[in-house]
Amino acid sequence: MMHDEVVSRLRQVLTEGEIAPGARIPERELCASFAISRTPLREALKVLAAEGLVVLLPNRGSRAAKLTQKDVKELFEVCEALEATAGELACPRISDEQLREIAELQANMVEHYRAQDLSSYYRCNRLIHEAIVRAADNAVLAGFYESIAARIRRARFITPMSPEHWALAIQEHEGILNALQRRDARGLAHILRTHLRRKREEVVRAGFAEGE
Amino acid sequence: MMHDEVVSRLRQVLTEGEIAPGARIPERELCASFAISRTPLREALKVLAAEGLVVLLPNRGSRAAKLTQKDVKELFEVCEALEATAGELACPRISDEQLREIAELQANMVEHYRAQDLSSYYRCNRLIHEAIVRAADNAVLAGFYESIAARIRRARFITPMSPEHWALAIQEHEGILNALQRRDARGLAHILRTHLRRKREEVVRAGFAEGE
DNA sequence: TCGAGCAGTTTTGCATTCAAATTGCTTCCC
DNA sequence: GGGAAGCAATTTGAATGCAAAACTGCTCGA
Repeated sequence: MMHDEVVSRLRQVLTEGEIAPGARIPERELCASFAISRTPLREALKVLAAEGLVVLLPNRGSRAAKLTQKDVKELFEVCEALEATAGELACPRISDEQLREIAELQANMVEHYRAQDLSSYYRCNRLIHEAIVRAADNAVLAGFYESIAARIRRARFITPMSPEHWALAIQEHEGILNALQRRDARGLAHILRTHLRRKREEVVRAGFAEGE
Repeated sequence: MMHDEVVSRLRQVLTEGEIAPGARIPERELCASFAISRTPLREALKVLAAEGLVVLLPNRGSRAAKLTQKDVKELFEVCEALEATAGELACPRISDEQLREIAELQANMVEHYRAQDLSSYYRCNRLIHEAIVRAADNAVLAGFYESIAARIRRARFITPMSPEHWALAIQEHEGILNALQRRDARGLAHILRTHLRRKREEVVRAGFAEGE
């Protein structure tokens, strides 16, 4: 298995998998499950520690990072800036093909909303935001976005969504698609900021901070 | 030597030291010079590869990353967004002490400008920008900024500066300090963007892209 | 009964080792 | 003489080994 593959599998385990924030990361088990030795696993742990997903306690192993309230605030602040920038850059750069793809995702997402299928809704939502970032055609931006998104994913997707907020989010997403289609960079940036700020308030209000 | 220390020493070697972009990274030598074995060095290399400072060629070792024109463009785009955000966040958060510190750095910088001491000027310049980012009091933002700054440092500081540009930069810096003192978030963000965009144009015009 | 102290075990971090891949040199053939 | 083939030496990537630190569970004393 290649180095990058270890990193992304480990990232997946941490963000979507079984290891809860704050929990000890079982080196030996993961080595067995990935069928690698400790050396490459530990290399991946250092990379994810630099990303903020893992905390390394000297001589006491590594743990899945917990988000404090301050972390949530900081991550959302930066995420807001990155998404707004992505939107601004995407407007002049997005291809018709990419626009169509997003429109389709949007339609699917609305379907899932109608069916009240939260997890499919979230999947579409995530794909739309990622597609916008991809349309910005900036690898550095995309890398930072991915790193931030990985860290807030749990908070973002575990926070329960009120019916009102959900309806509003759908509405905002229509605005997002609309602005993209009109290539209205400023408008899009503004909606994306609002959209994310609302989500952030919801997450903060839910008191979602895993500790410390 | 601690893990983080290895990473930062290696980063320093790559950004300020002797290893030129595109050059092979001499694992053995660095091990000797840091007095560590290959394992911790390689861990640091993976971390810096994730940051973009190092490229890993499978089975063919690692090299100091070269900046392409596209890299420069992407890095400046994101840096602009981050600095503008830092400025906006710093305005309501900056302490009088921090303001005083920046004002002093600014005065020093002007001195160095008068003396046409480029390297001291650059040092002050860097410290001012770092101080603004610090005043934003956002560790995630600061981390990203550091990572980007490390990658463009060479391009930024090697590009020759015309007298006109230098004078303009000084002027802009006065605007920056002024906006900070007036806590004018929007104004500061705007100046920072302009300031950076000008620098970017200079760097791009100088054709500074190291290859590929 | 509870806590301090200690021995055994586990875990961590790093050095070393080992196999596979790459590089460069030599040789051989045309 | 030029170029390809083959072999040795180096380098890489990962597994293993080892010393030091931390944890566990036990004993002993109050």
